[in-house]
Amino acid sequence: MSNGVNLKELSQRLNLSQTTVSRALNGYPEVSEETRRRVSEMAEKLGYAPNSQARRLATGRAMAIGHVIPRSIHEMMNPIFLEFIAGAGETYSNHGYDMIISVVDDDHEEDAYRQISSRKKADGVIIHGPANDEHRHKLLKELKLPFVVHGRIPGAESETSWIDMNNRRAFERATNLLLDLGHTRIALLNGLEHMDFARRRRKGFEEALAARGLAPDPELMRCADMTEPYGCDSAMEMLRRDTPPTAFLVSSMISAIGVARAVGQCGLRTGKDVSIITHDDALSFLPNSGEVPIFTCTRSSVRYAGQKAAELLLNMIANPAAEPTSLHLDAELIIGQSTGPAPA
Amino acid sequence: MSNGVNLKELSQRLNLSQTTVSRALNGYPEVSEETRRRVSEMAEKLGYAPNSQARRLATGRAMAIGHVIPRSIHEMMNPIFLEFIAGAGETYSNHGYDMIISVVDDDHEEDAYRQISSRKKADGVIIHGPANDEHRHKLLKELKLPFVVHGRIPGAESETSWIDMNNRRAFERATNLLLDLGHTRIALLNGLEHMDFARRRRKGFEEALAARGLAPDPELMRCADMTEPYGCDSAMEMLRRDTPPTAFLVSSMISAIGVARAVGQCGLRTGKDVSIITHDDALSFLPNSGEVPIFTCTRSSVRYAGQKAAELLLNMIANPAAEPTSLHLDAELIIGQSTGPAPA
DNA sequence: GGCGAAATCCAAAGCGGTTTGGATGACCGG
DNA sequence: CCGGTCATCCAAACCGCTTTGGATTTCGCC
Repeated sequence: MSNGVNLKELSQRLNLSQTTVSRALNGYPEVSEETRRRVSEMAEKLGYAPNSQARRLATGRAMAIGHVIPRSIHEMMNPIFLEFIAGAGETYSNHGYDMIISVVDDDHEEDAYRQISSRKKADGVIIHGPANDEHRHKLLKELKLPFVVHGRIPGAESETSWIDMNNRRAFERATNLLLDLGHTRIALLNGLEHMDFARRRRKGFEEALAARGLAPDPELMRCADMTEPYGCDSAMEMLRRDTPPTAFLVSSMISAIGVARAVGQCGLRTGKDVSIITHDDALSFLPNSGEVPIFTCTRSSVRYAGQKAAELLLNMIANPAAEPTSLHLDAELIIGQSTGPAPA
Repeated sequence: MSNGVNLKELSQRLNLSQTTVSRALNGYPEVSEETRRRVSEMAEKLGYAPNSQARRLATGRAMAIGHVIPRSIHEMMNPIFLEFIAGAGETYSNHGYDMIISVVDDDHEEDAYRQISSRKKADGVIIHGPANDEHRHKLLKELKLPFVVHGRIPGAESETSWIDMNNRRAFERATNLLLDLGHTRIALLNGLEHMDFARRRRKGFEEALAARGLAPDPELMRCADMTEPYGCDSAMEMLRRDTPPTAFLVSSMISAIGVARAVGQCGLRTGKDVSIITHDDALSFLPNSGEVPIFTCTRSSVRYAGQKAAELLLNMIANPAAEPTSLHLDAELIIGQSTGPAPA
């Protein structure tokens, strides 16, 4: 109950050595069941819990995973990042690991990793939002700091552990759905294309078009931070063209909401006059469920990805010799209210 | 450069004692400038950084702040929480503190705090989302774990340190604005009212009405998690009444976006037929700025609150004897496109 | 009865820092 | 020239745990 007992005191109360008490509590076999019971009871009674710093020092393991987020990335990935964190956090808790998050200036990102390594702050890290010209993995390998990538690093797929959604395929399927509905003027509101995921999505879009002999219209393709106004302003501008798009493929629910707003403001109806498909990360505060979801979407739970990424990383740490492993998740294509046949 | 040097090795390379090296690096006065320089140079050269576990053990300070988030709260406060964290994280980084986040099952929240205390995982914690019948602060006092509340604990305002926005006043002012514009049927889409902030907002709303001799219509008041569909569905249902509201006061941008969607779907125009005021936490992925913001709002940066909360907490830790201090922030009332005179 | 194996338990050495309580030597005024 | 003060630096204790390398006892079995 009352806190503040340490191992020494506890062992004295029990007339046992620290060794035995430690072993009893940590489940080692060389202690009798009777003793183990006595120890557990007394520990419970005195409210003993091992000081984590001391344990970490003694074992040499930090029992913590680091997430470093440069401000810019952070701003960009905001809600998705949180959801991922929530998933990863669950896994960490279940395995007795702590999650430590460092918010750093963009130009101090490398420092942050170096510190984690040299000061032994964490046993591993997760790389968020890999870019097209990614470099963090090289640093981490040099530092011998285990890591898992959320997303993929172009050109380093086989030498790194990662978890990613099949972005290309998701957007290919979404595009095909729109094509099947008769849409030919399809706009793409993508995330920032210096990010790997956005580039893949674009590729999926373009390939689907190409397969039907269509060329993407550069005027109808944008990329930016996935905010609500981005969706609204872009859509508004496009819908006012002489030959407006009849469908939008959007990279995020938030921007899709913006698109829907623009559609409304133009006096058009979503799902009738204009179709929208969005990617849905299954963010908990932006539910897109119900009998018929508001938005037709490609859906992949980023929280789940977080859980899995954490598992991957903890495995790597427990088993350093293992080969890199990866997880490729497929998004579901879910039909909602925001799509319909292209207007005649 | 290469990492892996410890204090002992470093001191041997320098022909100095560990004491002196430690003191040199930590800025103690009893070491000559010449020596300090030599030490710094060698430390830099060998890439020495003190093992944080060892340092923590020796100093008895965890150099970390804990944030425990039960899943339910987490889901509820999602994006706001992240923004707060981002702000706090900046402050922590600047002061050499780590931020550790524990995602726990709702019924393990107390355990989490006890562990932080008994295992000395953090030097302090932040309480998120205080409820009307709050109890966490009692536990923390018992554990002698310094804490700061984001929000206020009813009845414990003077005995705890907190940072809060003036929720009551913000919603009073917002309501007055609507009343001045001639609206009398005003709907309130509040957050969950078992939370302190929501209760205060409701109070502000009701007091403003009462001051003009108006009684709130229970049919036009709701509270729930602040999701987009919540806003849309509630507004849709209300707008279909015989005597629909002409204005909405909404607790979050996300729900306000839902309201706007409903307005559109009913063939009405936001800012003309129906007015909307929302509270705007200044979330980075939901910008509501521009020359004329989309939504008229009461705005208060939750990221800023996070920074300040962290500062408060670090001060408390540095100066344990100090009295509890608090910060009361006022929201700005900003006129955007979503409000106009009540229709005749 | 004696002997090796198995079962228990323990003293002490780390882990890598910080900090206390001097030691050493230089410098200075009387 | 000498005691006293400063300025520097150091050896060793300590933080609280884990873990190595025995020591001791118990026990089965020939």
